[in-house]
Amino acid sequence: MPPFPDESSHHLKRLTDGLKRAGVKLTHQRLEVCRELAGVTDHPDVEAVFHGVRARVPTISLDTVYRALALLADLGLIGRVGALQGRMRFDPNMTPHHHFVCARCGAMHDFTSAAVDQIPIPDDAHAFGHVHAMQVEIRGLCRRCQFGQES
Amino acid sequence: MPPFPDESSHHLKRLTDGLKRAGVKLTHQRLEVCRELAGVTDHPDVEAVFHGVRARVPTISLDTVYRALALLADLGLIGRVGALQGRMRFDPNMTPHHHFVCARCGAMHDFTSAAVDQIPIPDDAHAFGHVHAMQVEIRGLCRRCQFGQES
DNA sequence: ATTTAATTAGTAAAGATTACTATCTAGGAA
DNA sequence: TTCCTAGATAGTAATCTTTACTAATTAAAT
Ligand SMILES: [Mn+2]
Ligand SMILES: [Mn+2]
Ligand SMILES: [Zn+2]
Ligand SMILES: [Zn+2]
Repeated sequence: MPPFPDESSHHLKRLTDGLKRAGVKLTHQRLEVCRELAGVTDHPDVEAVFHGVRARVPTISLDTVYRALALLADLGLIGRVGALQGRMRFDPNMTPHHHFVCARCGAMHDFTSAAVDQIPIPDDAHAFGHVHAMQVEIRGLCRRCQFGQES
Repeated sequence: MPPFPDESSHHLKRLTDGLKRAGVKLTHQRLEVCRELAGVTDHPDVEAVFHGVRARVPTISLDTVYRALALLADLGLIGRVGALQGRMRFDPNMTPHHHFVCARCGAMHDFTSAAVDQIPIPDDAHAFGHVHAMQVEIRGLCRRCQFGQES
């Protein structure tokens, strides 16, 4: 056991504790999905999580991954991130942060901004309903796409 | 001819001018898709545009609507808005604004905020690539969903 | 160990988007 | 105006993504 738990096991504990607290069964499959999420720093789609978990649990089904991710998202343990092209993606990072999204390839990068976080929620927004969170999305072209790479 | 062109025809002119400027054919189908977009203030998905246009052009195909919307979005004449559930949606409103999104039903409302628009783009973001625009997304529960309406 | 309700694997179904091709047409040239 | 043709469409098929179904399995409480 390391003197300090590493970042990954911190995240894993947060996820598994959340499942226990929700009173759902902590199955082998759900545990491995959590382990996968705890070990990534990007915004994986279902397919990516499925591939990662299947390396350790070869018999897991795609549907189970869909359900595990939906459960974690519904419990607020991971975030959903709106996809501009194709598949739904998830965000294991629940600390307040914002996104840079490439309009061409869909690459998504995290960044933080105290300046943004200090802005009060506009009054207009409260009129629409109960505000849960405010997030900035910056659209642009990532470095790879900026230079004519066809990949 | 009215003394001042109404809002809708302003939008329509912007869209059709954009298509002409791009050098593509201004077909009857594309014109009607533009007309539909110009007459709407929400964030329709492909199905919604298809239904609206089909009332006037009964033989238009769904694929044509998909292609027309993709073309308009690629030309920067309308916006794409990331869907949290299911279908891709489009935003005919290209003036700078922000969104309130209901996490439950997906309802999306526009709002403007001078305070938000004045924030400089964080330096971290520039490191990821060329920034095109910055937009705020507020997640929450709309009024309908706040009170236990099952619809 | 027994029990049971929740969960899963495997597959089917549904829903959304893209691809294909014969036909048609917008827009330029004659 | 008429003719021509590259580009666009209609109708449909194919692909991709997500959800639904059911018999078998299993976490976890007793
Ligand atoms: Mn993130
Ligand atoms: Mn909008
Ligand atoms: Zn990119
Ligand atoms: Zn709602």
